[in-house]
Amino acid sequence: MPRELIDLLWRDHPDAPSGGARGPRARISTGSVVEAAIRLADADGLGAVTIRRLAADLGVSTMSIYTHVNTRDDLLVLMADVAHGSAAPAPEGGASPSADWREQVRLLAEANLDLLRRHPWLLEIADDRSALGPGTIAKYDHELAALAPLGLDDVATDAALTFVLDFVRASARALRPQPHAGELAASWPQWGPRLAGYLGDDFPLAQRVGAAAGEAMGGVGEPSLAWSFGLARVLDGLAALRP
Amino acid sequence: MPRELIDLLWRDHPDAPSGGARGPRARISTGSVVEAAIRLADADGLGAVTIRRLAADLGVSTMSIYTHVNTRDDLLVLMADVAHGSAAPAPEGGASPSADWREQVRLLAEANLDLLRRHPWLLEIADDRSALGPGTIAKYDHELAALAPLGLDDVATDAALTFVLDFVRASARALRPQPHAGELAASWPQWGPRLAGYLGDDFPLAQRVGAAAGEAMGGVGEPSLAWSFGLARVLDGLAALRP
DNA sequence: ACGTACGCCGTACAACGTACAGTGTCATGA
DNA sequence: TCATGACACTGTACGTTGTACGGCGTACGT
Repeated sequence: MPRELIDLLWRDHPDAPSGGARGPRARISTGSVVEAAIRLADADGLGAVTIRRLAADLGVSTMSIYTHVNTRDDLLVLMADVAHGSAAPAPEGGASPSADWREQVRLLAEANLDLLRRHPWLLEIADDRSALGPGTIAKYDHELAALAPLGLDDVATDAALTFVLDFVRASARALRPQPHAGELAASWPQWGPRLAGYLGDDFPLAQRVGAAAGEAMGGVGEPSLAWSFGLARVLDGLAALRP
Repeated sequence: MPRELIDLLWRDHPDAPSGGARGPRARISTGSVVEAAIRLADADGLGAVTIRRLAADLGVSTMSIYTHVNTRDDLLVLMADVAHGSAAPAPEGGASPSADWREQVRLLAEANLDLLRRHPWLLEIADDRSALGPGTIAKYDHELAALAPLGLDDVATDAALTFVLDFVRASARALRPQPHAGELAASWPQWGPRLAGYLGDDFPLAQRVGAAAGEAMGGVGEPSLAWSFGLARVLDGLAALRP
């Protein structure tokens, strides 16, 4: 059994236990396992992140993975923390701290949307233990700083941050390609008319609005109307807190 | 192979294909499979919804399930649609249509939070094919009606609805017990101090706000400050659309 | 009465996470 | 210098999952 999750999360910290120097030199490390897992998830989805597949990619036997990671669930936490740490920490300090809070929040939202588009598998990881890792904490820290111009107290600032991030998360979820989209598209020629038959004249409101919304989605290629609409709502909602 | 998903979703509709009357009488039905699956998921989580377990609960052999449902993924879609259909359609028509849109939206949000608390497994179902089912469409229809007093056009009404529902979904997700909460609590006595050691004096903002937010959470038992905060933000955000 | 459509079932396979019992290698204390 | 034992790595094996396939018996339509 390797070290505990908390120490694996902080494996790059000078105080982290490094394990004795005895025995053969390790051919792989926790870090390399996590990196390989992220590459795999980026390419083929989280479902492709298999202990066996990981081991094959790293050129070791299946069970060797467990020398560097306790459990698949722990691995997911490590992956999430690394991804969080890779989110650009906002180029602040030098040029433009931009006291305009609306712009700050918009940038924060866009940075997070970008992160979730680069690593869609983050949406599938429910485990909150990554909140203990350095990447996640650093992200939390500089995002709180971005909300500082709002002038809220600590508890409200935290609530505002989760409010914004939850919106981004939901938007990213809607944007990502659905798992069974292909099959649905394939059988739509038959299903569409059949559905129309079932619906008949029921739910006129849903039929009209659904059609309009569907058409707006498949439009000129606007990435998502829901994004701009929702972001404007978020900003206006936060604006109501200002004096 | 049974009927297609679209027909299974609408299995209670008079026009739905019912299958020939030949052969032995069916001992179970698609409906009973879905009901049993929902009972199972409510009791033991979506992970407990196993084809074998389902078959055992219904007193048939494992493979008989596939006579009534194409695939486990399809079953999840059917479950979601039934759950959506069970959401109370808002006691409208008689007494108080309540032209106050804020109250309407609040009721809509609370009804959805209630739904997700009764069936937390809905949060784990990503498949959007349930949007083709009668329960989901009925829910969509009467929720659109609840947003009518906002006076928006069709596309904006749809966007507003997904905005509200996404907020509720994220809140429900935060409220539900985390999968590894037990283990975390168990090892916290060791992990807490070690984390403090790693953090040192870094991330002072995150440490201060995190502590404050954590304390506010574990407070008098307020179900969630994030809920009331977020709901107020949602309402204020929508209010900005009004003339 | 017969044929056949259809519900049900047993077996089997591939893939998964991971427990367990090694095997070999190296820094270290004697 | 040598023996100790910590440690990376590995092969086998178990239990669990979804589901493909083929067979069996029932009961309706002819």
